[in-house]
Amino acid sequence: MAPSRPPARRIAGPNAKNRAVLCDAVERIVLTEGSAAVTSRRVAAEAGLKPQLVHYYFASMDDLLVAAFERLSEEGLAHQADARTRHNPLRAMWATLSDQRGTSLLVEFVALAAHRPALRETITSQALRFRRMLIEVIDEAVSRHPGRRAFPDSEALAVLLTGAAQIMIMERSLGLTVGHEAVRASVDELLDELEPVTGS
Amino acid sequence: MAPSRPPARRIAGPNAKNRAVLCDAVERIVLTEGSAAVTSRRVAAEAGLKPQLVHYYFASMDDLLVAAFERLSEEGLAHQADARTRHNPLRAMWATLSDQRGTSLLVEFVALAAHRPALRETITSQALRFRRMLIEVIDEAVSRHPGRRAFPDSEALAVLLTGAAQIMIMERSLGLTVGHEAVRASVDELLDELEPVTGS
DNA sequence: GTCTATATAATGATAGAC
DNA sequence: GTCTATCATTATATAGAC
Repeated sequence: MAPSRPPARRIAGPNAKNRAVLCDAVERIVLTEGSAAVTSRRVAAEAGLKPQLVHYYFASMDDLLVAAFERLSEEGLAHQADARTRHNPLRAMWATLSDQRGTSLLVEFVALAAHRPALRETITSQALRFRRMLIEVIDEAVSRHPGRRAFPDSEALAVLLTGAAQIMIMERSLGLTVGHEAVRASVDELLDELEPVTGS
Repeated sequence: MAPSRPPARRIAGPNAKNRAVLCDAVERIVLTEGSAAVTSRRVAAEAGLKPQLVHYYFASMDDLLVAAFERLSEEGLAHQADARTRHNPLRAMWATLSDQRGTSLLVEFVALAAHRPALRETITSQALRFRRMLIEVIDEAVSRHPGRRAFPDSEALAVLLTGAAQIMIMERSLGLTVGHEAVRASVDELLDELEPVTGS
């Protein structure tokens, strides 16, 4: 009944602490050198381990990448859940979207996913979850502020905000920032209206 | 006086037609398999050439990638110049931004640039040029339509439109389309106002 | 349970033959 | 001017020693 896959090489247990060490290393490399730089040797070096150990802790590079992304997903979920409990959930969500680290990692993992089907499903479901939550938060903010002016559709707004944050982060890494300040100002204006700061 | 770099291997002249064939191959691979799949052997196979020939036509993979991107840039520039001559330049620019092929290629080359400094400069200057032109086109459209309603800042709008188009294309490749239709509707509305269709 | 020695294949590149 | 034979290096992965 059990898949009984035959001789199969031995792999560390799921809680071995070097698994986390290797995931850390992946994150650092992805952020500093881009996803293309994530090779078994490079990861091992970054983690201070011998190259072969990568394959002891993870059966394949695919496994390592998926594990690293899943860990990120969990952090992201926790972060979102926290954001919703704040008194200014929309601003908190915008802050999350604007987080250089998280967004850069996401974009890089998306790039990896082009060649690693195993990653695609995880990424898509995580992104979908975030999108849905953002739409809800926007809806709630809009409904709390009955029509002082017409706001764009919530779904559209969610995509727009996500896209704006993402492109600004990508472009900044290239040294291109034309228009970014203006976007931040526009978004701040929108937030001031949708989720006014209650003067202390 | 001339740099006299010493023995240096011999390379094909700049107009050898296989150079174009190889650039074509790069584009196809980037689009179908992602930038990480662009290896010398893979490119050669796609071009129907022997692996070693890649290094006859281009001194290094870096050179090949830069050449491929520069060719794309020139196409892009021609396309933009054309767009500006239309009676509806803003719509034409939005169509360019929404072009799956061009945007996918750009995003993939940006990913490559993380590890290939030679690419970064080319990409940044091209993106900057496009940004500036888009801002101009928006400014012109706005000035032609004196204040029927307040429009967002032109620079902000340029970033927003670029980001929206880009994220929708990236997400579609993952199978995520929540909110996309709403964005298109919003943009269409904006375009109808800024650049009304003159009923034939 | 942890790690090392080793295999196999792929990669970018070069020197030199036609 | 065009292409081939070949290389050094790095990639991922495995079998088996401690």
